[in-house]
Amino acid sequence: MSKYPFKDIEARWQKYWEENKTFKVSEDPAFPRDKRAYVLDMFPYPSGAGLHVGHPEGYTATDIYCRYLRMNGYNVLHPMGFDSFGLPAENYALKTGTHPSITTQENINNFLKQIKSLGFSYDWDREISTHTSEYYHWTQWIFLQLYKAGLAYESDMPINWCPDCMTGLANEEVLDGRCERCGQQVERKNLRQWVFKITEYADKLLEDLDTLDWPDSVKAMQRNWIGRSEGANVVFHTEGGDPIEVYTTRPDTLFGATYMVLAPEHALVEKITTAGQKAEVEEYVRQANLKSDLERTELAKDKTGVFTGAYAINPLNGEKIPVWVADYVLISYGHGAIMAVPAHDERDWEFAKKFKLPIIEVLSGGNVEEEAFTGDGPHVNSGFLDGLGKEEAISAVIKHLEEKKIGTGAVNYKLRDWIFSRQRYWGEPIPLVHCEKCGIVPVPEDQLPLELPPTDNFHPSNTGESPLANIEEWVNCECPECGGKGRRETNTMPQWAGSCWYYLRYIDPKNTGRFISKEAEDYWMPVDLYVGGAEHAVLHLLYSRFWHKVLFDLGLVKDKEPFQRLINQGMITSFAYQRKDKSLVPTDQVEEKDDKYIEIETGEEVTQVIAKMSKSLKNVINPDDIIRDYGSDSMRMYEMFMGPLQVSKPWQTKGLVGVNRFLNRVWDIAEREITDEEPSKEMLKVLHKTIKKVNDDTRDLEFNTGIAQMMIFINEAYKLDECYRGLWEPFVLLIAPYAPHLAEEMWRMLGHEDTLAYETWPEFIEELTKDDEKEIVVQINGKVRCKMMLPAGTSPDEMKAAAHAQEKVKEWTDGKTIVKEIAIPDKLVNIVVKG
RNA sequence: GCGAGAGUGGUGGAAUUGGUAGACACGCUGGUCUUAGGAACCAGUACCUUCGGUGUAAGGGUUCGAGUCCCUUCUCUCGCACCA
Repeated sequence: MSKYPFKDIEARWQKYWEENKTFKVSEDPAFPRDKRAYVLDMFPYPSGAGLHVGHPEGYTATDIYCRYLRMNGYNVLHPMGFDSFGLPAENYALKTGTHPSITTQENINNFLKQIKSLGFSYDWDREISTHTSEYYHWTQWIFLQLYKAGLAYESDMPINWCPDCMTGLANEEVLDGRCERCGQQVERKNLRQWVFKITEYADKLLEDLDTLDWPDSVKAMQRNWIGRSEGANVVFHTEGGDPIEVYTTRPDTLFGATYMVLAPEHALVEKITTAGQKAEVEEYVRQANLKSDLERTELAKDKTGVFTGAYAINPLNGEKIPVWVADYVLISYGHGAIMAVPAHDERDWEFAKKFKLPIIEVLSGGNVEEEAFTGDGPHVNSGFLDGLGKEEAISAVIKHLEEKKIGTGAVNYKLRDWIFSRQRYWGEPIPLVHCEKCGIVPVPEDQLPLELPPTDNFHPSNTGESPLANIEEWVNCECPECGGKGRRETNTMPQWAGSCWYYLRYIDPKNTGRFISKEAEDYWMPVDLYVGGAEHAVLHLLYSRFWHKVLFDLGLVKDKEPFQRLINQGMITSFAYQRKDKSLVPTDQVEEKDDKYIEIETGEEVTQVIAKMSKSLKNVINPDDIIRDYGSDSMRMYEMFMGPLQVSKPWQTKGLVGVNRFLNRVWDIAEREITDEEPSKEMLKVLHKTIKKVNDDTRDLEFNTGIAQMMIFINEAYKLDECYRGLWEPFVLLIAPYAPHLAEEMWRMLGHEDTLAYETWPEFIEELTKDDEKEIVVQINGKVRCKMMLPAGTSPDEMKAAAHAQEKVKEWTDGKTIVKEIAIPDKLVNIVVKG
């Protein structure tokens, strides 16, 4: 059998769809609300490396779903675009002098070619790129709305600085003390920053998670990141009268506070330190400043600290307790100071043990000499709290604190404000002007977009300012308010800015007068299904939710949440080989011999393991090669056949060959003589079972099992000599979302003139999916002993009777007492015997 | 440590949610056709020595019946991690 001519077929239909704008979509009022769907892919960053096999996975899934919806009478918005601001293009420019706009456009063109070669049904008239001024006009406009709402402020706080990327980072962009993008250790650096008050939205961001159909893991990560806790603020005073405010989730343990700790950066450290302790404290603070975040968290499990010489008074019992400085207290959380209750907090317990500080039990139930007791129990040594449990005591003590005006109930978050400015060139200019007289003045909205000035000097200035600071004619401007001397903001926006609202712009991408029209937004929003990688669980998804909520509060959009349903596609991994010492061997240095994997150089046996695709392991699959050798329909189907969409799974080119073989068989049938004769009853049954299964599985995004059912159908249809129209027309429509090029070609072979993209999805006839006879399992004591064929719907009594007529049953029940008999219609009979 | 999820043949994975474990595919074995095939087609393929028995990470429980429900343990993946 010859290979089917996928090259011709795929090129022809891609051209047809493009020329006929087959998938162009409009806000057609004829579709009722429940027949409109917005299905969105996370748009890619157009990197120089091109598409990897992970991209087509999610894109194919949504494409299949969209094609399915269209054939079921839906009006489907399915757009694609590019997240095209970002550091790699700028770093490349630094190296080569090629302007980022040039490399970016080249990369976009390459991505477009690659994406289009997979035959996705995007409405390309809605394509956007975030780096174009038509787009970032409105990114800047939205920034101004946030600014005018009082949600953006300037700050001089120390921030995370990546020396490699030469820019500040948001807290979310730092992982284990390293830059999320390049892995370089981040440093602390004092820089003027623009910051968004995302913390004002902490509660809304938390609460509304409950309304979303998202994976639990993503919701959990966001909850964890927001990190809401309830407790109390309590004010202590030093003997010298300086107030030290602390936040605690356990105000009930106040009587057990035996010392206090300030973070090394705390403003009071210098003031309260006594002369005798001064040298020691200063040295400790200096050392703490030198340590990276990584060293202060990961490596510093061993507690360190220094006594300030100062004492504070416990406001509840008047006890005098020492004040220490230690870097296990973080300046960025709460007030940067704590009351330490070693008896009931593990960290404080460790510290107290090390520095021989007193441990006073105030809640019984554990042995506080052995370890901190964090459980519940009756309070002791706690004055008016004695006898109360944890929750009651917390309420009681907060009431007491508030009455005495020495503290209040309080809520705290781990979430911190979003550091929004970047000290680089290739991003949206922040549309603000610094005026000597008027202060900070927004660029008037009618002057947007504020275009990124052309330059060939992309070097960041050493002052921590962006390269824009070097472009005199751009930086110096008139103040929009007073006409006096102004200087433009030289920071640019982070890459997240463009992706914060791109899903909105798709709705009305050509609108020059407004970011989107209300009508179009009302027609499509919210996004019904959003598919993308899990790496954006916190960053992109939290930021865009924040922007959307702000736009909602400003009355600019109608929904509180942008993405109703979210699915993370699993990563496509690859096989690699591991030596005994767990080190990995590149794929090209291993050969298979007698079912064993051998490292060629050493002759040692290695084991096959699953690993991420990486250049160093030589196990990267390039989609272009696969499409060239097997066609994009094979590529699409294989990626869906590998396993469930949501889980990670290893690429096996052998598996793809199997899918390609399947499509060749499909083609083989399509080329047979077409007959209008009625197909056999058996074949009709297989067909209708297939329609049912493929319909349900496509609807539920369980593509792997849907494909398996199509294979079952083809295995049967392959045995026939002719191509029965009655079987083939429905089948071609079923496979169309999965292998659209091949399906279009076969549809034409069946004599149809038009694209099948809007044909009616086949319906199954329930009656035809049912078997007349069912195989019934007969069990004795739960073990299968024999099987029998009975008419479907046979009554339990008749089933039991039929079972007893079986030879095997007689053998197994002979001479034994029948205790119980269970019959499940169309399934099984179980006879329980004794003796 | 905390949170989320997962452990099924040689491999990727199925199993209508408590009812025949291993669908479909890869690989492998044998065969057919070929000058040849790393092509195509057909058949077989969980394990064990036969009647039969054993099998879904391990152990226990509920049930006529457990991959599926409950308890205990182990392993792996991902995320967070001195957040007071």
